[in-house]
Amino acid sequence: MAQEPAPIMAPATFQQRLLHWFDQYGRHDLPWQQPRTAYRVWVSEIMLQQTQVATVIGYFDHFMARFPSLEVLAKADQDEVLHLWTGLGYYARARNLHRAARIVVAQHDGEMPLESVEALTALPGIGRSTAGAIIAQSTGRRAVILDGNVKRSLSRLHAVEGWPGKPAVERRLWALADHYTPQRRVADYTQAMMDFGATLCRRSQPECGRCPFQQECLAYARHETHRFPVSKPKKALPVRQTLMLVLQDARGRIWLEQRPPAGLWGGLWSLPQFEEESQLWEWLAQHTTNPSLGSAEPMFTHTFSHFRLEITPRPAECDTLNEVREGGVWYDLERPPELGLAAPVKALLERQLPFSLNPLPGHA
DNA sequence: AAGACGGGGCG
DNA sequence: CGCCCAGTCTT
Repeated sequence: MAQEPAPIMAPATFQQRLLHWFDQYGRHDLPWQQPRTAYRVWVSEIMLQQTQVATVIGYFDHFMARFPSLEVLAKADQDEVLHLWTGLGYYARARNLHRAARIVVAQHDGEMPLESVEALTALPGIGRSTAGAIIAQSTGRRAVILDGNVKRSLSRLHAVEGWPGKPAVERRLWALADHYTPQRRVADYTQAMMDFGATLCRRSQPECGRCPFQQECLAYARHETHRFPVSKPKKALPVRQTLMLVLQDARGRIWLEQRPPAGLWGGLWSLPQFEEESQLWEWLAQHTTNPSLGSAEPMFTHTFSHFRLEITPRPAECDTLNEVREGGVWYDLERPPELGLAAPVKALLERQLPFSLNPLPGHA
């Protein structure tokens, strides 16, 4: 953990090789590179924050056609700004951009405050890396960036241990980024680092065979390019438990109920669920005729993005329901209706169902 | 189906 | 410092 990877080469060597690579393989005709004004670079950097170049280009062109200058943007309605952002995601970026444009007009006489990283980061939506990119790209003054591409490249070259989201790791990466940043050709260097990470030292299947730093790269030497940057520790997912009633009628059909329209499995069809054994019993007693309950089947899990669901199937039988119930259906496995099923329910019905085709104990 | 991505905000 | 959030795209 407490590891301080020293730079693997002198800045001049790194810059020379990177810029040589950039001259041949870099991207030199991106829309925001011509003309390369602070406003255009700013808008492009905000759009690029969570979005790839290929996606951004179309949005950038439309945005510039409608809001060709900072003043026009500042005067626009937020609704219109958001409209042109539709599909890009992370709409707070658009709101911040719009708000910042108004601040620049009101407080900086309509000129982007390019004098320092601090002045830029004071604007909403502009962090340290974005500020560095704007200054380097639009003024050519030396400024350091550390976006995802740079983090990935530097993590690999130096085999930096620890997830870059950790402040200590991020500090180390900033130090490395600063170490390699040149005094001259900074705009090209900045673009080169982003292009290098995006096209050669990419997340999966990096092209190490064509890398100008293959000789020095510590991750490559260890055959561990896949391990860097170290990925975010996945938090232990909260666990919830549920009982799923697999109720068959006299004809062997399964009772399904439709979930509420919004939320988890919204609108899908699922088995009746219960937290407690007693609730399941109560449901059977209240709604079914001549019920009998089988023993619990082995629990299995279904993992969502934000929690893990432990499902215990409870097979049961009944003659019929003792009332007509809205939002439910007897599901005939022989001729399955075309319903949207929750994934684990589908798995249960397809794979695990044979268990409950056996006669249940206690039911003649 | 899961992970990546930059910045902001909170305790 | 640690943690959460927001949307789309990629793998």
